[in-house]
Amino acid sequence: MTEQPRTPHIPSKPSLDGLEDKWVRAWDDGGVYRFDRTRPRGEVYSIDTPPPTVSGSLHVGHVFSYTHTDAVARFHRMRGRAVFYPMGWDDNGLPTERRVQNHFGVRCDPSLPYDPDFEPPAKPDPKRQLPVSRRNFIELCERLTEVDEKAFEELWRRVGLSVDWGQLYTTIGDVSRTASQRAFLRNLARGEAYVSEAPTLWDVTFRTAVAQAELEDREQPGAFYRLRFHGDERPVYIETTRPELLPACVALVAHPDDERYRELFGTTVRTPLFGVEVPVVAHRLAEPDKGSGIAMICTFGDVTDVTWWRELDLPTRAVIGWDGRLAADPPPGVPAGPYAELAGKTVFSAKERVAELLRESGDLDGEPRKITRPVKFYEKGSKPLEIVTTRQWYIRNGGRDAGLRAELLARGRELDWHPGYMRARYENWVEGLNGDWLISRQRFFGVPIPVWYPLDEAGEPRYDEPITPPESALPVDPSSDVPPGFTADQRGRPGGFAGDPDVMDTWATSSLTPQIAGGWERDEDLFGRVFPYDLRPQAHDIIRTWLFSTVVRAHLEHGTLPWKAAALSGWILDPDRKKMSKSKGNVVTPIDLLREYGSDAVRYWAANGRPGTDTAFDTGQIKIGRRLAIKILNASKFVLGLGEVQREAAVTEPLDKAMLAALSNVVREATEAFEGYDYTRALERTERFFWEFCDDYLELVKTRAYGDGPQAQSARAALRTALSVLLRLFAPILPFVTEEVWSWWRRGSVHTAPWPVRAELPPGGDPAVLAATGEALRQVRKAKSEARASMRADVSRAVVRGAEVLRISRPDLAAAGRIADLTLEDAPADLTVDVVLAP
RNA sequence: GGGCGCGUAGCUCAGGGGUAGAGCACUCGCCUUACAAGCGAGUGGCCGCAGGUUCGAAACCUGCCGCGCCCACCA
Repeated sequence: MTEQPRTPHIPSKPSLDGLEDKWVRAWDDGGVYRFDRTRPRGEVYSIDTPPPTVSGSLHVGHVFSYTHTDAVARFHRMRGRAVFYPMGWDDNGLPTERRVQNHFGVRCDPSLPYDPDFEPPAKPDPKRQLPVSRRNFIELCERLTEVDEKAFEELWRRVGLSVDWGQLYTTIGDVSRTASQRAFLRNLARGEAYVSEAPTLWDVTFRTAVAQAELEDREQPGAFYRLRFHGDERPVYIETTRPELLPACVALVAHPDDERYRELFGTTVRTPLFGVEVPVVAHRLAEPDKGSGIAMICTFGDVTDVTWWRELDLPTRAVIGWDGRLAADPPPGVPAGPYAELAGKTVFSAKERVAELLRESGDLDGEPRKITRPVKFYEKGSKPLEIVTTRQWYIRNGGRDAGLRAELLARGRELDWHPGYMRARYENWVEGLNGDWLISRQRFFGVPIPVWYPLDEAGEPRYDEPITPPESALPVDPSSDVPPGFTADQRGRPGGFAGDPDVMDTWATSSLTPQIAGGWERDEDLFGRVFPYDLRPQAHDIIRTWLFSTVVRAHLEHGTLPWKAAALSGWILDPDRKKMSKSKGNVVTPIDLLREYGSDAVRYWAANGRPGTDTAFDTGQIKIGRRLAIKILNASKFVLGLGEVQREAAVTEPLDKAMLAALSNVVREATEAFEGYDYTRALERTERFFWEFCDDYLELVKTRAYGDGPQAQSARAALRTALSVLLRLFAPILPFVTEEVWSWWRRGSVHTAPWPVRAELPPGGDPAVLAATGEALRQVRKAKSEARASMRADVSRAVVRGAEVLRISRPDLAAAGRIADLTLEDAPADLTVDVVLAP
């Protein structure tokens, strides 16, 4: 039995101050949130917690969504489940890479050997970054993020997250690198991972390929240039926003049904400036009402170009290189003379120069027409993406395979979404995939692709015969480790080997958080108890990345969903309803809020954000939460200060039974709400009852409860029962104040006490008794208020009429209203009260 | 262009075929032995617009308007 009574110790002046420090320490010392790994899977509730990025600071948006998860975790813990609630720190990826570079003045150079004695420069020179090996870089990352992670952990503890800190992981640590590489090697062995040389979306600043999931559109100013191509019969005019790609033009394309161009299909025209012959072709994707209805196909201006190029089997004339500049030499078949003007120029200046040249040659028809249009960017990038042909690793995700796509859509339907409509976003995304998942990145910091390539006699890598390490050797770094069967001095030599230089996309690691945290292939006993998880909580904007990629990995590796349910939280918006984010500079620092209002108050505000719904930041709600927490302290002090309840005390009075019956309904509603992840509704129902409990019931029974005898005992017993239930109903949202009050009169933690059930409450109460008596009291108060009298004013006579009056608890109403002569008259009408105040 | 969500009091939002709700704000009262960081009472609404279903619609259906988000092959 968890709920053991003890002699109450009630502070004379209860306060919220200091509760966080006190209980954070007590919970830690008592291991209240420690996962019990002896419990079988059916008794476990496992949560695949999002690992926050540690390259910055947490803001109120984090507190918001993590509080939601914590409330759910606490509910299930009280329901008797062993809650597996780990925390991870995401220290893998570009944000950390940049921070380590700037902080230590180093850069990652995977070709360098590991230096175990390396110490970063005391005074980093930002202009001359010191090259270090990947392993050294990772060690520096771990050193730098350690400070942040301490701060994060402290904040999370203060927020009251019931995380088991013994289950901590990081996304660049050994465990994560091993899991990422192991999963990749298995994908490779099953043919789900493959290498391919193909046109790829490319960020010229970071000089890496990026995946479809990392794109975003941004409105950019541009201009339509109307260009004249030269035909045998007549000129052909096309409109383009990218005249600098003229040397990359391989064809013109129009819709097959377009009368204006039908006669040109199968003929050729010559490009302006360069005079290159290009065919005029037909394709259904050409849109007659765009521009002049005929477009130039370049290799490559956008993804439609790639489609046309592939489906129409056109030649390749690539001009843009990895650095975003036009190549030094013209593509095959393009005369060097005119091209020399453009070689080495950036896209921007090449555009200017081509426009000038076209103007001079008379092939620019009219002046460029300014427009704005959406352009694809890497979400972390600052320049538009280009399309560059490169060799990359892919994992199949249904983007090129209808069968796999159908399986993944079925997984989406199998998943229990909260709120349900979020599934549409998943389906939207899966149905819109236009290629497999590109996982290789041409960066230096991250989890290395764990393969080597044999070099032929000419020293060229044989990409189709990758050498893989045994799983027992993981994690490996192919840039410093030597593949099986080779020696270190064969690196880079003909007949030797070369390590794959790339690292994996950060999502290739994050998509394995269930496996990483759960001990996959590392602690199979643990994994069997937590996987598949019960819950993935996350924000709705990363359904296409984190959620989807995690589903893909689990489907491929385990043939199952990674979790039963996904709970999507909304964003925090600033008061102007803009998304709150660091880059917008509108971030509110959570630690100040927690200090000023207390953690429970901030959690209360967070819990008022419904699942999936964006919520404006509002200190008003926080203040209400603080008021609620203080009210809980005071009401509890009153209830527990009323004196002893005899062991055999029974709840006998109809008003007391009515209150408990109403509470019983609240227990049902709150429980059902929490089962559906609707912590907001659970809180709202509990809170509404609690205020009525304070305002009406407490006032009505106060006088009786102060007295002696069975009626007083009934009131005290009912009050204590209600308090016990209410504290437990509030505990998931307000863990500090509920634990404080619980400690006044109970042993153990409220957070491991059993969630209230209706069977605890006596049957047979009629909630209408409380409703009618409360309504009558309100009307008495109204009369006093209108008379501008004190609530203590004596009433010499009151007559209550109405349909429900016989349910009214007469002595309680008389005492609470200070009514000397109270008459109840049954009448078929709404309840009214005539009040005569004493002179 | 496709999809999803949202339009209810000044603000933030609940409700979801049967009398229009809460908190905040505002107004007026009250030192009341749990709480003045409190308590009591009150003012305030074409429930986005237009049709339809129904005895009855804020709710259900259709269309439209507005806002937000997600997605899209945006020359």
